[in-house]
Amino acid sequence: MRHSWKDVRNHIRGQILNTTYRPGDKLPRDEDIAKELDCARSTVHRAMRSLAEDGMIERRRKGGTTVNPDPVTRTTLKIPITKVEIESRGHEYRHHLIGVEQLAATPSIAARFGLVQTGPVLKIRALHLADGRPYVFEDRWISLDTVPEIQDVDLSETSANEWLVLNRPYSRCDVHIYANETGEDEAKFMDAKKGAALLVLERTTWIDDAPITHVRAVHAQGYRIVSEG
Amino acid sequence: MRHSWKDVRNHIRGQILNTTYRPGDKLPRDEDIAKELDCARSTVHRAMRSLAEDGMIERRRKGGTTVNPDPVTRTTLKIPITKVEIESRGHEYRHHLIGVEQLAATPSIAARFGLVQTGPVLKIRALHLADGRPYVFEDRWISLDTVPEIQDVDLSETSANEWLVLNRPYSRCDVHIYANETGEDEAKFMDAKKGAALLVLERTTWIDDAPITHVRAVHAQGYRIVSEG
DNA sequence: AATAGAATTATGTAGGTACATAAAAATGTC
DNA sequence: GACATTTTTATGTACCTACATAATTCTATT
Repeated sequence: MRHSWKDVRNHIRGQILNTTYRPGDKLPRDEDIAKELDCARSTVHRAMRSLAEDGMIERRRKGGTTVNPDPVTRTTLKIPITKVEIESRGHEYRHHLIGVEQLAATPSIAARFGLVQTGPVLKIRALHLADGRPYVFEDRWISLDTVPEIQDVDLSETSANEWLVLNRPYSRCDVHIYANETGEDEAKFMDAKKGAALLVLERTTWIDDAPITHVRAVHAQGYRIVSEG
Repeated sequence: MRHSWKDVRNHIRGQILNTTYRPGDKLPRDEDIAKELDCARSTVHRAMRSLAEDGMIERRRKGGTTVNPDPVTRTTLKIPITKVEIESRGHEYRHHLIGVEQLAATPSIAARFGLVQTGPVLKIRALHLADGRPYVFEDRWISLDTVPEIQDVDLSETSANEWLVLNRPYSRCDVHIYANETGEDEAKFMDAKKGAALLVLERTTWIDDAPITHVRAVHAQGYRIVSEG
């Protein structure tokens, strides 16, 4: 291959990293870079788009390309199905259904779903175990308006987590991450002493504007989210 | 425009979301999709690449395109400069340098940096305040081999966080997120009672293989990472 | 000077051709 | 049948042209 867009990307990135171009600086037009590097404009464009996706540069029609003046650390979190996560770490997975009940949505759940009012929800509490030890405790609300089929699923056999991800892909997802002290419930189910610091991961998913599920997943002590990028 | 790649992407995504194609299923070849939708193969290619980047499909040369059989929640975390984060929330930013000392790298820092041995490091402790209240307490180690200029910076004026991000872009970054109970130091600087659950964000950055910095940022009680995608 | 409208221009997209590459599938050899 | 080798093929890339789009910049008008 004569000129790879990856070479072009690395060239430009190198110039940004070695401060030839600094935050806020304007880069030459694609066409001029193409001429300088003796390649097609489309090749430069491909490289630039990659850098823009990484948040390293900003592009605007007519405005040209500038090095992002306000750099952010951008990293992609990958949150797998809990079962897959546990098994990929070489542990044996088990899942324990604590309770299921159908109830009317509370205002706080409706708020999470971004709606003033929602129909009935299925509230599920479950524990995911790795080699028999508590790994994640989840409190889940599923919108029965959006996912009525969940009522026919044997949730003691298949976890709601797994069934939903495989059968109800979402189009939008919100993630909140925070630290919480162990409460009564978690202490009971998680084998953690009351007051220990636990990582909580809350996710809400929608398909278009219809809410699918909201889940509050409390992770066992010592759990870390790791992301490389 | 006759056929937008976004239309193609939405068409295919729609078919995945409405389970016309389910996890593990194989999609038609780009060329056939192009023929069916009456557009160029390059347009389908553009759409497919977007879906692949979202983790919705997997593509392999000759193997074709399949709906990701093992869906993960993919979300992009944006971690801004602390000053920018605080100001964008409408608070007044202040920064307090607690201490600076130069020392030889400990084995644990060398390990974080991915090296057997490192040269001297600058160890910095600082507090970021929002409207005068503790927001982030950071413990930072900077490799003096990689960033000798940091010694000439007045760190009581400009935070190391800000100076580094603006002057030392990185090419690789590791992020760890976990919950921790408030220790002695944090309790003192953060106005948190000992034992409270705090969110900790650890980052290590490199330029090529040379370590730049490792930082352990303890966030104030109640802090949440929020990510939409 | 302020504003509205027109010309300009850098990036974005669509279409097409040709070839590269990787991996599956087919074929040949023992 | 087992293994190495060749062929086939779906995706990936490079280059090109033409046009779309969104901003900026220029110009005319008041």
